[in-house]
Amino acid sequence: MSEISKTYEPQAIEEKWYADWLAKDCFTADPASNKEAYSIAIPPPNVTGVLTLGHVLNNTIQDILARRARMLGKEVLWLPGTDHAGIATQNVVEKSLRKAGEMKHRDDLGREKLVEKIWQWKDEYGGKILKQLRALGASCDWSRTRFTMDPEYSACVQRVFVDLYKKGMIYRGKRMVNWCPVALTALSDEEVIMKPTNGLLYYFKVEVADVPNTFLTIATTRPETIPGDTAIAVNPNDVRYAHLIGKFAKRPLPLENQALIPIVAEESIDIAFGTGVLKVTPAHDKADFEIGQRHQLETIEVIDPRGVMNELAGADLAGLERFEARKISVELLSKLGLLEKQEPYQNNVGYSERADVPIEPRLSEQWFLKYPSVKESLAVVADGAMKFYPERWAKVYDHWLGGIQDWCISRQLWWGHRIPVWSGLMHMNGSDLCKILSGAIMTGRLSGIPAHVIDETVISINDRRFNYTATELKEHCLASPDSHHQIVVCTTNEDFGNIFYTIGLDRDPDVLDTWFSSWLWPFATMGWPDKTATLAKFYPTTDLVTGPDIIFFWVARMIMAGFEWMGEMPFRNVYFTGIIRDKQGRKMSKSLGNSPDPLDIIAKFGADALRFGVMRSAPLGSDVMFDEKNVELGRNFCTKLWNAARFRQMYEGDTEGEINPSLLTSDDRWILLKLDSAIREISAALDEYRFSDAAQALYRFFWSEYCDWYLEASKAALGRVPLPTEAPMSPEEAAAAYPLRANTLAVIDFILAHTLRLMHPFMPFITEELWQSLGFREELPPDQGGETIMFARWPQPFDADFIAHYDLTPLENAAAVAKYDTVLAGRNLRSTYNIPSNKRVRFVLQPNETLAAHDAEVLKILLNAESLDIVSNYVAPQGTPTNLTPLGHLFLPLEGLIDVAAERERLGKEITKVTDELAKVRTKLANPGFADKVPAAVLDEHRQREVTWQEKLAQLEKMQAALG
RNA sequence: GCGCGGUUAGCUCAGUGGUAGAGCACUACACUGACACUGUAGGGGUCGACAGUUCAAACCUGUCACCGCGCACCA
Repeated sequence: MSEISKTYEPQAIEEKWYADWLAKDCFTADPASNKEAYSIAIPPPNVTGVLTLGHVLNNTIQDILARRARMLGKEVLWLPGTDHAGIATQNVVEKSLRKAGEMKHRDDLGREKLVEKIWQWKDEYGGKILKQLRALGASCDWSRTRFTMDPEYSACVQRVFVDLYKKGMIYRGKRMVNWCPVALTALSDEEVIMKPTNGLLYYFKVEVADVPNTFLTIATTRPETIPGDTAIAVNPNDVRYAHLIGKFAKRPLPLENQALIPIVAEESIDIAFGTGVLKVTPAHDKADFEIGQRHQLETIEVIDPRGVMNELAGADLAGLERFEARKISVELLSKLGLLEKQEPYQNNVGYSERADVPIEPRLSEQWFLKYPSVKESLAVVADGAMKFYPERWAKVYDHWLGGIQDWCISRQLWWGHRIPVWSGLMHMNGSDLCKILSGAIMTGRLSGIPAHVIDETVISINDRRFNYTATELKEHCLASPDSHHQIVVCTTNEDFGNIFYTIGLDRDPDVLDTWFSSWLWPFATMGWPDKTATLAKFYPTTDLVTGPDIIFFWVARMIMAGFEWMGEMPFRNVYFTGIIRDKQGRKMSKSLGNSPDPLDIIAKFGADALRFGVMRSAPLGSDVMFDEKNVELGRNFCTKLWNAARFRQMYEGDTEGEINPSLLTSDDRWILLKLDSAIREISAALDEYRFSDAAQALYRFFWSEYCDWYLEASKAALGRVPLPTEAPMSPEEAAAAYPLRANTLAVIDFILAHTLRLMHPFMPFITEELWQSLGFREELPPDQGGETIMFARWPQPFDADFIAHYDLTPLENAAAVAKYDTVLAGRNLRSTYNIPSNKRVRFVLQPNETLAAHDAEVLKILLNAESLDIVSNYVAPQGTPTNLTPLGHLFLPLEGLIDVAAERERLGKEITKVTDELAKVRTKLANPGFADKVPAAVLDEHRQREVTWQEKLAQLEKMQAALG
């Protein structure tokens, strides 16, 4: 036991204990342990990221889960790491390079140099966020920190690509994709955000050829794409236009090429929308592309990848940015006299998630993936083998998974896992071939390989199981001369497996979508594809804690990957956090400046305060309104705990040992029973991921029950400690003066030792500090709290033996409750009569039954009474304020200060209240059918209630009459 | 358009049929020996609206309104 300082200074103890935990290797997971496994793979933050309140929420939850699992005796792996986050990271580094004047455009550096720069940047600044997590107290196994572009991890990504390719699930194709004109890359459907956008709907007419004076009016939001129109579509059931199907109309733009385009029949046209006539631009609209396919329409691309009009858009538009071109094309239509009108119109436009500009649907050659293991992934959630918290996300998951389209996995970026596909003609000798081919996918035609080389070379195709000689390979290729034919080639040499070389052939320039690597996170971080001890012990992971915003991006895909390569779900439970908002309910954002730096908050209030404050206000399933007030509350709670520990330390002696049942007071029994309830409540809440409920229960138990009632009551048993100016008492003297003191200290120690454990997952630092300084570790085995509270056993509800031994019956509980109710009644009197709370006054109790001396002393202390006289035949002066309490009549004699009018008013108020309640319960009882239909217990309870109110009313009326 | 949440005290939220709750904020009193980052007491709600079921509805059912989110989408 060491002395607890007067004030709680979180900064010093936080650093000290984190270092201590590291030194003691507390976070390192041992796969050889025979303890039950508990594991979490951290949602890897962006390697360029810095800690936000979102991370605080997410990682505090994970830390609570991990720390509690350790205390429950489990072997815990919380695996940390970072994500390379392709687009985001490349953007960040490019921006900093431009700022530093090192380049204007990425092409100035070139691919190799830029990627090198990003690596340098990553080495220098990356992973900062992991260091920040330490300030929060995160108990991650840092020895296993992973990065999604670690060589081993990259090998996993490549292996998975090859595997899917071989299964026929990855293919290359020229398709309509979501193109980001800023990032200059294709995006997946999930990276497109639909936003209601205010624009204009333009109505213009086109002339139908060969039908004199016939025009069709078309409504469009994108007139700039008119030069790319290759048809006009109408619904064949539309009587207005059916006769025109098969004829041609004159496309107004570009002016120099007003081509005739066919009028085609399309059932999908909504007759009621606009004019019922649709312009078809197969090159720049997904739906139009499909129409184009059905009618074999020409595809004319008029917008380039940057979103700038090209020559095919015509001289008037070429070189203009797409929105500028929209204005000009409207002017052109107007000049031609073809523009009928334009009206304000709101429609949903797809925006690039990253760049926040409208997506340009664009035809391009990309790699696509047919999602694997969809059936298993649906089933595992549907049948409850994997649980979502809150459960409602299961429906969202189900819905998405039920309607997914192939995933566009290629990105036109430089930072990321490069697609392991080489293509071209091969001209090289056998040994180079062997090197080049390992783990790669070859596309293109194999030819020109000198025969003598081939014959000497053994190449395997379709994994290592099938070894073909090069001759066979040649035959295989010649049998499929299609230039798009694709084969998979691996080396037979195990050493070359999945290591790739880039010499000789043209490698696909694209990289893979970041999520194509993140979806392997739960097992690729554990050494897959090797059958490691870590995987065997810790896969599947137990819990995943993440935001619902990445349920499709990450969660669903991880589940599919888990089934596809591990044959099993990647985690058993998924906890979806809410989104952190400011107190006005707005999302945290840099531009709003409403996003405080968690490290500043930690510096100001301490990590434990931040953790507790956030968790207390983060109910399962709803967003978190962040308010610094909550952190203040957490800080206050820490201070309260600190001071309660100091109070314990005022009294001499270490832990007092076993509690003696024969010396227990009703207060002792009451707080022990409250502790038992708290243990049950907190454990149940944590089992169900109701963190805020657990935090509130902790707060209530410790503050409202332990400090406000028990500690105050315990002062009766503990007595006072001599002031420094007074002569100190010897232990013998103290024991004689306060015979209950030692036992009360034992109860206090019992409560504190349990409370610190219950608090530890939420507030690791302060609980460790107090665990140590109060000496609770001293008699415990090293692995059960003797070294650190981290491994102290999680409190269990009291068992039958314990309850019997200490006679913890609800009856005993009632005795304390009666006492406290009496105190409340007395304090109420005191405040009603404006007695200053520091003024010691005399109370008189006319008791129902004999009151034990100790209980009388407790009452006296809690009432801050000068004296509490127990007088069974007390005759109060007329008008003496009194309250009916469970222990009898409590009087507050005011000796000449009696304010009869005030007392009458107070009683009047009371009587009104009681009369109301009595009327309520009588109405219910008088209700015909109530007595017949209601369960007996409820009926009894109501009758009892009626009697109680009635008695109370009679008493009050008597008291009022006594006032005269 | 389809689906999912939500609507309870000034604020943030508990409360799955039987006497409406917590924290914060507010008011009053008190710097008493663990704690003013405190203690004590108090005020404050026709539980979004309407209808139904029931002896009894914040709670169950239906309809509607408003807020938030997801999916789809008509140019």
